[in-house]
Amino acid sequence: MKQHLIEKVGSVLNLFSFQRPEWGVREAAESLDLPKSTMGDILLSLADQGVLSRTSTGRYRLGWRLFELSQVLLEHTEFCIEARRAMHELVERWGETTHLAVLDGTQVLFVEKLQATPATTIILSRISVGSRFSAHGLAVGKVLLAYQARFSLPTVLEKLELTAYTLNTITTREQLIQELEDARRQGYAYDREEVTQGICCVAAPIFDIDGRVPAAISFCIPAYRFFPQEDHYTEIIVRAAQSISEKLGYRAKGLHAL
Amino acid sequence: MKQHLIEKVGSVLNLFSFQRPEWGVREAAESLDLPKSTMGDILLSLADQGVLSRTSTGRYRLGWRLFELSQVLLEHTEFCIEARRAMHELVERWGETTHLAVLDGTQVLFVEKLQATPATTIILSRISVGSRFSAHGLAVGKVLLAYQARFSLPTVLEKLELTAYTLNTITTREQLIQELEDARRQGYAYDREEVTQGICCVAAPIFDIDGRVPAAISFCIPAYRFFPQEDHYTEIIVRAAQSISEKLGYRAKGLHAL
DNA sequence: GGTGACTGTCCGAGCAGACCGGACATTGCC
DNA sequence: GGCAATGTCCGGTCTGCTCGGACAGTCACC
Repeated sequence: MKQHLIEKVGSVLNLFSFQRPEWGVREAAESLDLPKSTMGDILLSLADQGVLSRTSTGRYRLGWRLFELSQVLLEHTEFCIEARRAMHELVERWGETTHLAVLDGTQVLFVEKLQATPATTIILSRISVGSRFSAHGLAVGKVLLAYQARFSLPTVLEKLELTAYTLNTITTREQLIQELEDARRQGYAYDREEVTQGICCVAAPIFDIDGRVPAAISFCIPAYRFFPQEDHYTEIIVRAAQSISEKLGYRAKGLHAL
Repeated sequence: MKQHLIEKVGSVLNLFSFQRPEWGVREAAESLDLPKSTMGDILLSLADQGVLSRTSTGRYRLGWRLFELSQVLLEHTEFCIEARRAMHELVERWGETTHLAVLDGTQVLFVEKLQATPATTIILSRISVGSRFSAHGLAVGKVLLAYQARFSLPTVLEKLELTAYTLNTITTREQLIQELEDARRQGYAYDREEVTQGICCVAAPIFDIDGRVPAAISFCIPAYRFFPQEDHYTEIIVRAAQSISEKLGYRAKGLHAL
């Protein structure tokens, strides 16, 4: 059975974005094409639960309850803690930006981002913690897809929309499947200016104790620096991911040789 | 009008805690005294919205959607960014643990915690980011309460349960009101071993551009180090809070002298 | 300071859809 | 292979959500 109200709550939460963090009853109602009074009820109930908070003018913002819950989530996501540590080392040692990402549905969600110099900040700012991206263009996306359970992959692939961001973006399913197979065989994946001109990434999978791949880490590097040293960066990120996996209790039965 | 279903959703979310991050349908149903099928519907709908995620065994955990939303929340909470910067400086310079906290209802929620040496970690671990505490014992709690809008304070005070954590905990309303008045007059508040034996805190309010107090920062210091240098620590934290407030655009019309 | 436009809140009748007991499918364990 | 336990599906009942409309509070502009 489908709980329509919860579905509505989902759409309401969708409204609150980086671009638009605050909504009034009428705006929200019009935006979702619901009666004002219905929207008022929903917003008020969500505020009662702490999921939203009310400004002094009676408008609504996201509430601290969400922060609280997200902390519970992170606390129990062991790979976060280990990965953060390893990422710190990577950034300190190599001076390049690293990302930690998970797959949620068909989308990649960035969980952590550590960057070295403020110089590259501008270029990369579109990809930021808490943002979602379609998985097909990103290095982390490919890795995460590649290691999904075989049976669930087809349905995910079907739902993916292969939007083109640059001339290099993968746009056909055949090409994507080919890349995923490569990624799985090799144990890493690339993004060669497929999302942003001039930016490349290498990503490697993080294995948990059950051999699943809940997350992936990546280096994100300007193309001119990346292409001459592809293999070098690949090796670093793969080794880092392996070391995280081992800390999580993964015993390297199938670790891929470089 | 009261949306009972949303209220239920709230209780369901309540279930997922640091201690118990994963729930099956039956357990959750029994725990909230609802029919199994009802609980199944709710959990499934929440998972559809990404608020929960399903494990491979059909049990439920919190979902990444919550993380995503919390990032939107943090991104638009200007004081977080400024406060974090200032807190870094404080920890580096003085080597003491600092907290950033907000008031949500009658409770204090810790938003950020920076600590210097791993040595003190153990003692303070109970107070951790994303946790809630009743406001009456904590230094940050007193500050936040003290600067609440005058009209909303009485209702908050009424709902507060003055549980005693140590022998020093404030347990009477008169005493609390007195301390809040002091805090408002002075511009800071103390916790003298009122939550944990051997731990003291000083907190100061962060003002936003409208002169409201959305958050407070504090030093959290072992008693033996705190008592000899109370005034010193007070001055540091008040100054830090002032500097954050100014960065947020607060013009110091009513800044309290030290 | 009065006036008008706008926004959030309250109300109540009506009916969509949530609720829940019970049957069914699955999984894991003796 | 059988038993126990758990998640899922189904459909009739009746709860409680929905939504138009009225009300109150706020702001802006004469």
